[in-house]
Amino acid sequence: MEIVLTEETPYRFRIEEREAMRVPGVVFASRELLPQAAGDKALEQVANVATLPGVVRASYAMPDVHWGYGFPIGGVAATDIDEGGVVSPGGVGFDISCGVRLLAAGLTRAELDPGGFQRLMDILGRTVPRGMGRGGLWELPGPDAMDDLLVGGARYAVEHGHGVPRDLERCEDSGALEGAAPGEVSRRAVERGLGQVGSLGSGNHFLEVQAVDHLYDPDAAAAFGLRPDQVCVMIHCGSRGLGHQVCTDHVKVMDRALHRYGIHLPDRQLACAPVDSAPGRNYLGAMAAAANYGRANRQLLSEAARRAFTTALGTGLDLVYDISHNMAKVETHEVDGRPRRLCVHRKGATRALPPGDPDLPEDLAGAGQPVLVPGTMGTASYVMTGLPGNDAFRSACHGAGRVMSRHQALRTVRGERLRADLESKGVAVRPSSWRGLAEETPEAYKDVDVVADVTEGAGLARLVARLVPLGVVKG
DNA sequence: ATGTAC
Repeated sequence: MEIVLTEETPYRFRIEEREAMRVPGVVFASRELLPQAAGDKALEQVANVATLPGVVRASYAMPDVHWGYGFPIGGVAATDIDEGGVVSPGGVGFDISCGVRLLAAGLTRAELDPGGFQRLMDILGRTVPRGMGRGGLWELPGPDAMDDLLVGGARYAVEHGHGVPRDLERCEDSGALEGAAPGEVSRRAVERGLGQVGSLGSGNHFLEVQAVDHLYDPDAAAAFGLRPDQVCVMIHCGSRGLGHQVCTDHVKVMDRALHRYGIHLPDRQLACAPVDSAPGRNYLGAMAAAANYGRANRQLLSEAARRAFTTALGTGLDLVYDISHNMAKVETHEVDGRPRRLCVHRKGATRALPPGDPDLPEDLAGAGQPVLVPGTMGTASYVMTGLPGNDAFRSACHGAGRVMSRHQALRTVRGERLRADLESKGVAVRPSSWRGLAEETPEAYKDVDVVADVTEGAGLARLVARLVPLGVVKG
């Protein structure tokens, strides 16, 4: 399908509804950020998503949108559950509950002496499990413990001594998404997950030591627990082999069941089933379980960071917030004048609740939900907050967004050279592999400063703080 | 993203 974009505002483009599309496509971006690489199918994917049964309002793309499996990464789409709306694993992604967690340390950058920082990076480099396969911080004894973790998420980790109760107040859904169905997670997925709780993985996943560089909104920042020049830790990781296996298993089931529900798709990667059907319910139960695995994973990694901070610097870390940016959630939104029960897919997009939303903890009610926007290696990251009037079902961007393939990135720079460049700019690097490092070169990504500005310009979220990297432990 | 392929 040829894609024709209409500029509605400098930050909002429209793909008119045609052929099999049931709703229009809406792309929040500046001209500069629109996917332009030859062969980039991201906008075609936005249009494809608009053909899904039960889809309402529009198929949305965030400013960091880029090509993904079936749905674009940076895509948001909601379906009406009571009108045959579907759920699609491709609308969540292979890395279910991939997300970001930000912790704030009890010291400022000025109080961080070089020797202490070196000790910190060395301990993190030694103790944070990362890379393909390999072990995790918490080897579970067996499938029964895993079932409990899949239901309890970060809460299960805290109950077993990995964290403090206050952490859960700053986790989306208090650390555990409801409706997890461990029975819908295959034996194979469980086996893959048993030894990986508390591990970064690879690709764009990382644990970064950062410092607050600028506050756009000191009041909101204070509510989040952020102050000028403060040292922070940002963790970006997901549900490892377990989430990947859950996606693989359920895509296969849905692909085979498409004809049973009379679903016709422009792309088989959009495999889906009605939310109100056995395959739909089973997937959502397995997805919630994998989401909880991802949250427990970030909880364990937070504890490793805390131990490193205590040992190296004698200070602790308070959780600012933990968000998932690969999830589907049942939410009620008003569409065409009436509240409707929707299945909101966010793939490479975060929820962005505005101030006063009932789902927010009391101490965040005035400031809104922290929206965590990691940049890429060596670049800034942003903390934003939700705004009222966000028609993309209260969603915002999730990061910089890739513009160059991994293969292409490898041709531009070698890992050894990239590390030397970053170290010379004052960013300590503890890589997992030279190749993995090179694939993550900042050149391969959109400019996160622009993505954050456009996200605000488009009215999706508002800037609160800018963070800059001091040291990165790379997955 | 992913024991980078059933």
